[in-house]
Amino acid sequence: MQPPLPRSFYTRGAVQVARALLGKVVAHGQTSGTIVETEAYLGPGDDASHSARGITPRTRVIFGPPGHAYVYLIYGMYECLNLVAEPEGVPGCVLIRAIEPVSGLDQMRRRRGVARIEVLANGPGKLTRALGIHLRHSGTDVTRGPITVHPPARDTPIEIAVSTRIGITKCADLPLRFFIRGNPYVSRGSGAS
DNA sequence: CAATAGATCATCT
DNA sequence: GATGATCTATTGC
Repeated sequence: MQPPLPRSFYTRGAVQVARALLGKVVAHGQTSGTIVETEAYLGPGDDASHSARGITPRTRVIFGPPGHAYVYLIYGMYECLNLVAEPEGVPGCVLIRAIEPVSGLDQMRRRRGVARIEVLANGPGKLTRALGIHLRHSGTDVTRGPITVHPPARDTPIEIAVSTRIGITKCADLPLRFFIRGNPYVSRGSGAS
C-alpha cells in the first residue's frame, strides 16, 4: 500500500476534494475499501451542513486543519465518516457514503453480520461499521492514522456522476453528491445510472 | 417490488 | 425536549 495522501490533498475546496476522493482507498486496520460515493458539505449558506451554525464542541474539527476525520452519530445508531477539507479556519468536509471492499472482507462480514459483498459498505452507516470506525475517531489525523486514505493500487479511469445529496431536508437541491457511474457498490436510494 | 415503522442517543436549544 | 447527512425488518401489492 502506498503512503497516505498528503495534507495538501485536502487543502482545497470541499467539492474538489469530494471529486478527487473517488477511487481512493480508505483503510482502518486490516480492512480497506475504494471510495465510490461522496458528498460535499460546505459552511455558512449550506444549511444541511453541521458547520452552518458555527463552531460547537462537535463541529470544532470541521473548522480545524484539513486531512482530519469528522465522525458523528446519526439517529442514535450509526456513525458517519467525513474528511475535513479547506484550509484551517474555513469549514468544509466530505461525507464518505459508500466504499467497495478491498481487504479484510471476512472481518467486515463479521462486523456487519451479512455475507454479500455488495451490501457490506454501500452506505455511510454501513461502511463505518464495516471498517470499525467509531465516534472516538473524530478529530484523528488521516495522514497519520489509525484511519488513513491512500492512492489506489492501480489507477483505473472512472467517470464521475453528479446528483443532489441524499437524506437531507435543507439545501436539498444542490448538486453536491458525487459517485462513480456504473459502480455496483454505490448506495441505494440513489438516482444512479 | 414500494412504502413504512421503529430503533436509539449525542448534540444542541 | 426536539432533532436527525440511516438502516433493517416488515408489511402490503
